[in-house]
Amino acid sequence: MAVTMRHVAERAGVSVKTVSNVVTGYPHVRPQTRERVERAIAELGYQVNLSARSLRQGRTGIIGLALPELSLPYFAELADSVIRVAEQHGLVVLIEQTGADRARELEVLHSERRRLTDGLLFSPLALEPDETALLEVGYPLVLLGERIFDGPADHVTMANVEGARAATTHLVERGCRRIAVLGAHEGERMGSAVLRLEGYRAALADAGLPFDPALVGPAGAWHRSTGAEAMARLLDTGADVDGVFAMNDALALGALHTLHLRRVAVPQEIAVIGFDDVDDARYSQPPLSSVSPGREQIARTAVQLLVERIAGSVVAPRRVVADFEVAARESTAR
Amino acid sequence: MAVTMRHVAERAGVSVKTVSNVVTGYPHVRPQTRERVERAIAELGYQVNLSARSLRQGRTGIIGLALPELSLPYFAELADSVIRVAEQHGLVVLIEQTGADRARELEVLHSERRRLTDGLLFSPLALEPDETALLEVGYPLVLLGERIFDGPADHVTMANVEGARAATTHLVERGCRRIAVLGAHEGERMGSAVLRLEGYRAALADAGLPFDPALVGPAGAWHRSTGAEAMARLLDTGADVDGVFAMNDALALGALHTLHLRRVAVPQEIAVIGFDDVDDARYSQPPLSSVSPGREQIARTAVQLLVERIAGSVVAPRRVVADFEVAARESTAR
DNA sequence: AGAGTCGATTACATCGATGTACATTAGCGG
DNA sequence: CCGCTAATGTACATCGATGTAATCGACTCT
Repeated sequence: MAVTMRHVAERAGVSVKTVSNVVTGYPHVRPQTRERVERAIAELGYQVNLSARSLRQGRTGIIGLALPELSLPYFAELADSVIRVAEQHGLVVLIEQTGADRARELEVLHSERRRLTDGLLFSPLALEPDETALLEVGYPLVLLGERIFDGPADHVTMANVEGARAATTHLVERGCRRIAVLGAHEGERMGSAVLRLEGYRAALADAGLPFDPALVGPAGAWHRSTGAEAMARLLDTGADVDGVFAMNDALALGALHTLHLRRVAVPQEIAVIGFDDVDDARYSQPPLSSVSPGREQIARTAVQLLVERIAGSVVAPRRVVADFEVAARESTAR
Repeated sequence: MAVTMRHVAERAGVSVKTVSNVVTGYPHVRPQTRERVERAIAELGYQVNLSARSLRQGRTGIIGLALPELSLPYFAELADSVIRVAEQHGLVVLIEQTGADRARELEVLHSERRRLTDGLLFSPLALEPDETALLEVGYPLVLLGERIFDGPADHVTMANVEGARAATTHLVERGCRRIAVLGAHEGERMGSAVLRLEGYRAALADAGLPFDPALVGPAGAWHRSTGAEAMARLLDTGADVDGVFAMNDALALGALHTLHLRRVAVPQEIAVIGFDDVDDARYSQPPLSSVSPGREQIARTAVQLLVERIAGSVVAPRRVVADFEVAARESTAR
């Protein structure tokens, strides 16, 4: 059925190895031999069998990307970027969804499928920072998104604390004094929620504003619906609020939704800023201010680190924090 | 470095083949032998080398999913569904982005990477329907999304014409008489744009309403920004409009954006309905009515068809049209 | 002209798992 | 107890490409 190197070799009247040499670009092949082989390849429509090559070389050219859910815009956009960057390195991307579930995250880390990928980009949500031992895997691993201290793996993270601080300060600068925060995770000790809360508190401190627990709106999943609900709960408590920092854009967009329903003017009565700067933020009503965490840069860096790990050229774990900026739009224009 | 079957075999005191038999679940293995092997596997942390297995069996357990762009919510959600369904079949998914570019679409169809996947789910945007010859590929292929007549491949499509017709009728039923359509592709002969326009015209005809070319808003890419622009252009022409059928939700959300800016009341002055029923539609302001094309069903069916093709159990190309329904929300409530 | 080089090519082993063919043992009816 | 089938396991070839070592010329150098 399939055309193999042997067929090409016979057709071109050379050995199989010579065909291999031509295919892989080995320099010492006489031009006329090379041409003969190339003609045979074209005529037969030969393509290398990547399984065989993988077996022989111990590499597959595939990297894994494990993330919570593709239907979350931030991760979809991240995946988009990762795929593009990987392609520039001649790699393809196999995506696995963990649903932010601890068991699935562990499964992904140790699955048989890891034997199929040269390395893994992993965006953990459920694993706790003191579980770094679980990250002692026997293959190239680069973590995305959170800050995990002293782990054995490379790590590319967005500036969670600083970004949140900048977002909150942005609200302060626009005159907000009673700033709520949406998306807190109560029991957690690490992860974006904790870090962004930390940044929020730091900004309040910078401005000499008190931290008021009544202004903290918890939300387990960071979806629009939970953002809408958290905002509603907050308004229902009668809390006096003039600014909202939502820990991601989905939450912020959900909050905008609630504010719209309740006829609260944004940004006049309450200013809103999000985090992630997903494409949608630009098109909400009003357009949403947000912290742009450098998604492209994260993807580029992460793939780069992984490629270096795969090549085996590094030993010590590395941390990279991507640059961020505050994208100011109408939702905080006052 | 890596543990192979030989190591396991030595440890368990059996032949390599027996280990293989245990691993693959061959029934005629004495329980005590099986147990010995399993213990050895556990102790050594053995995992099969999938490259070797692929080489031997001619299957990789990977399917490809080629789509325009992951950052478009519809495709992100589709990919999400496909990955989930594929997992139930023991398959993993390799995603490739074509950017709706003709050259890239061809590249994806004939790339070397196809030797790495057992089959391909392909959502073409740029290929024209008379190019079905290009789909004569030597591997299992299932097309998603559009209607291509007489192609040699299986095909799962949403009810473009009927869905668009139902959406437009939905507007008519709510009293709209001057219904604009957004997202037309002028030169095209096939593809969603043409089909949805066809459905739109059919609904007008059903209602005895005239078709007015002035109410057709072209938009190349189906993004929020183009939707916003198309809506703005339409309003600028001074066209008298009381309803908008947008060919997808992104366009519709963009249109809502423009209408909001222009202080046009939705749905009172202009009712708006979209297509795709992405998650966001539920959370826009006002919540967007949309045609829900049965994404889950499409993913499920497509993977099912592909699996059957891979098994080689079918010959004739099959067409499946997924069920749809109109999700009525505030943007058309009047 | 003979030794020594370098370039081009080949034969062969190998990566790790699995299908095939066969050997051995066990179980069972007669 | 013999003979036969079924269960259990083994040896070996094989999937397709590539690394290694060896071969064969042609060419340079002295």
